[in-house]
Amino acid sequence: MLANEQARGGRCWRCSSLVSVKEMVQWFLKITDYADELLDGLEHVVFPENVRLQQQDWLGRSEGALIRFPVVDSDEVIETFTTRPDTIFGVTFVTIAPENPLAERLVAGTEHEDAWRELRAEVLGISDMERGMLRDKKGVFLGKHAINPLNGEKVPIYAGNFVIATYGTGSVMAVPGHDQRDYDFAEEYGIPIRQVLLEHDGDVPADELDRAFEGYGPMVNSSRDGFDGLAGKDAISAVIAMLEKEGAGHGTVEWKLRDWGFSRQRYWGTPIPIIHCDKCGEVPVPEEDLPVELPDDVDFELPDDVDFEGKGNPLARVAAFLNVDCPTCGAAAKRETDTMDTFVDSSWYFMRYMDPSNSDVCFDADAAEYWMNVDFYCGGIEHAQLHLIYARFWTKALRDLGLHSHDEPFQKLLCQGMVNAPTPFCEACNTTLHVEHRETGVCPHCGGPLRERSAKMSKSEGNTVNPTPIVEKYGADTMRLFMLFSANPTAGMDWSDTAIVSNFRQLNTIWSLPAQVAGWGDAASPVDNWLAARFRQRQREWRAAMDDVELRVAVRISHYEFNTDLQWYRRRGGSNKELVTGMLRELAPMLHPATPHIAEELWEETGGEGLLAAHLIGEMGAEQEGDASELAAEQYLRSLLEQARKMRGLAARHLEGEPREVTIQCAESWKGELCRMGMDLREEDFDMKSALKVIMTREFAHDAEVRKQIPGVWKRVQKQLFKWSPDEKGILRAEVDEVATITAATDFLASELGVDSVQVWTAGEGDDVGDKARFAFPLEPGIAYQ
RNA sequence: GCAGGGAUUCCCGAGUGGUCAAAGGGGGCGGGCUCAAGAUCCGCUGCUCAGUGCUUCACAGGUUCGAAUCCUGUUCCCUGCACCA
Repeated sequence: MLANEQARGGRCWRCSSLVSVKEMVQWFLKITDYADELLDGLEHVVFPENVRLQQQDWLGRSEGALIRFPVVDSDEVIETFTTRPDTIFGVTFVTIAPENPLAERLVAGTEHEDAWRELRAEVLGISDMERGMLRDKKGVFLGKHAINPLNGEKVPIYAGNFVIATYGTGSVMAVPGHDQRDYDFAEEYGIPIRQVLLEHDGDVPADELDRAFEGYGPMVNSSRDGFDGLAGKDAISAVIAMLEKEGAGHGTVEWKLRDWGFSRQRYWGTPIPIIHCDKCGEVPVPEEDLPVELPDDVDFELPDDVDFEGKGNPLARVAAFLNVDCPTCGAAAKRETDTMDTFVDSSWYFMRYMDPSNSDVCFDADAAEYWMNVDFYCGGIEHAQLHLIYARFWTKALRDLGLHSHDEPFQKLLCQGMVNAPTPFCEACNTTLHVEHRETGVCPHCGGPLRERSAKMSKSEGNTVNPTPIVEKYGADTMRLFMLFSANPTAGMDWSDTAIVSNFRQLNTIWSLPAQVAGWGDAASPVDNWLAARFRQRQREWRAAMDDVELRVAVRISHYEFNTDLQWYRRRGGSNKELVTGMLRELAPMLHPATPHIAEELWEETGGEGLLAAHLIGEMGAEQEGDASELAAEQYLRSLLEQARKMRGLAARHLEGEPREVTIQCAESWKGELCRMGMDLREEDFDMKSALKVIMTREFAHDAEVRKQIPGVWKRVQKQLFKWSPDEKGILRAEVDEVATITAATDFLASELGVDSVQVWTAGEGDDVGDKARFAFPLEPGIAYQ
């Protein structure tokens, strides 16, 4: 026994066995009573859009009308549900599900009885799911006619294999002019097709239609006054009003959601607390006897004479469990042996967590009041239509029983992506199979060939990766880091562990940091301030990423970026043992969520007190005075180095031998001023075209030589306005002294660029080496090699 | 069929209008260290070039001063629902 949600492609979502249709007496939960609330509640929770859509889809609310078609020469009435009452004048036949009991009553005694029986047998032999896959529309005339209640017209009644008995009323009014499915059917059986809606205002109704028009348009050809010309909602409500006035129907709402059939014929489930008494019927187990516990002396071996098929519940063979006295009359009675779907248990476990050791009640109302609802819930997208609907329903039901006062169980939902791995797949059955079928390479259901396909890792398919060997080889921290670094939480991934070694190396590097630093000196150096500012920046970034559950980004910052920064610090001559040791101690809490073991070690090694896991992470990395300019200057140097290196490669081709000297000419101050003017003007949305006039009035423009260059430079500035990064704009705003910055780092630059000396001045203040002064632009000095 | 999500430089993958020739990782190539290997560090990895250039983000159009990013159409892939009246 499965709920509708638990069948996929005509097979059990767990074990892939074929679903077949059987009549059974079952217990249902009336989840449909909560349909409205389940839909409306989606507005009040923070769910990913696709989950919201999937739930909406599953609930499947449709507004429409119930319309009654009396059967000619009979007391029978066919009730139909439609979302398109505006097409009622186009009804040319009525279709009902073959297994609808009404069909049998109608066809009885007519010549069409045999044909109907055949169709019904065909439909019953397959599940709803497979029925959905049928493309052929088949129907049988039932030998009777129905009367269109609004115009009195007689239309034939058919049984159709595409009508679902359990949706709506199991009967459909067919409008071939405006429903493609009805159109196909009408074509097949030679039924008239009538146009009763125009596609566009003013169209002339066609004599023949080559397809159904399913949109909303003005009514036409109505057989009663007052309807032609009405369109969409107006048309629908006018028809409904008329139906209600004449007692032929009414406006109503249908749902796709069905009641939750939660009986399972299995041992493993919560017993349904009902006792069957011959005299009193179904009697609930008295509250003081709850919960009904499963017997633990169950014989799971089937007796030889029991056929396995259909006799799956071993509970039915435990006499001590089965035989009880009726709580009402005391007569001998039988206990219900069906158990609840295990989704019942997952529907409220989080509430039990709030009061786990309570032995009197499932949970204390005060505890639930205090803790509920769950602030942040993380689960797979596959639960969108199962667990997440059941749990929402259960929460509302418990609320109505007075156990707590919350409407929704989960406030914010994050769906992590699924990790996929190759799995055997049968194309013919459209089913993924357990990896054990790889050996035979043959589908156990149809015997067809299997191919491989990427599918979500799951126990049922066995395509899982056992972490133990990886943990043994690289450690649990590596495993954790690898998984976090592989993909962001909401993205899925195909499993591949080729990159795991690089994560292992990275952890080794982090591991070795304290020992490395221990060999450094105590001397402070000019880059110390930069590293400190950089670290604070990283802390802020990390914190923001964690708050947004951007775990991959967070891990990159904590486990990778810091090391990258440290390497730059070393290249720039930094070697302050005390500074960096303190920083490592601050890094440890950032490492902890992903790689707790190594974080604890680092914490202890760098003088942290107690267990790091016991510390709360507070605010971190508050920006300090001067951080921005510190970062700006260093970034300038970094990009300068990149430019200079690029230039060096080009220069080497033109020089005989390796370059020995580099001359850097920084932009004149007026160019910087021009840049700042450009930024100002842009922020003010000033018209750039007339800006040149304003510029020419500035003091620096009085110099004739400068004046000549201004138009060209201004053009460049305008282009750069869009290209500068916020950091670069910051450097320009801060009026970072390029010459001073470079001068302070000439030794560093010389060694990085492999030259003997670095000379630097503002263009115009020294020789124009290599005619490069003309290239000098703020942030991009002229560079010449000799 | 309907709904949702995709297609990025050798590979994985980030990237929602200028910060982009495009993060990060992998791989490859070169260099430092080393007797050597591993580890590690540095550089290169679209084309052109003593520099402000060119051509790229599935394909074809469009909007914009400016598009990987927005719009339209096309192709292909994935996921969910599947004759819901």
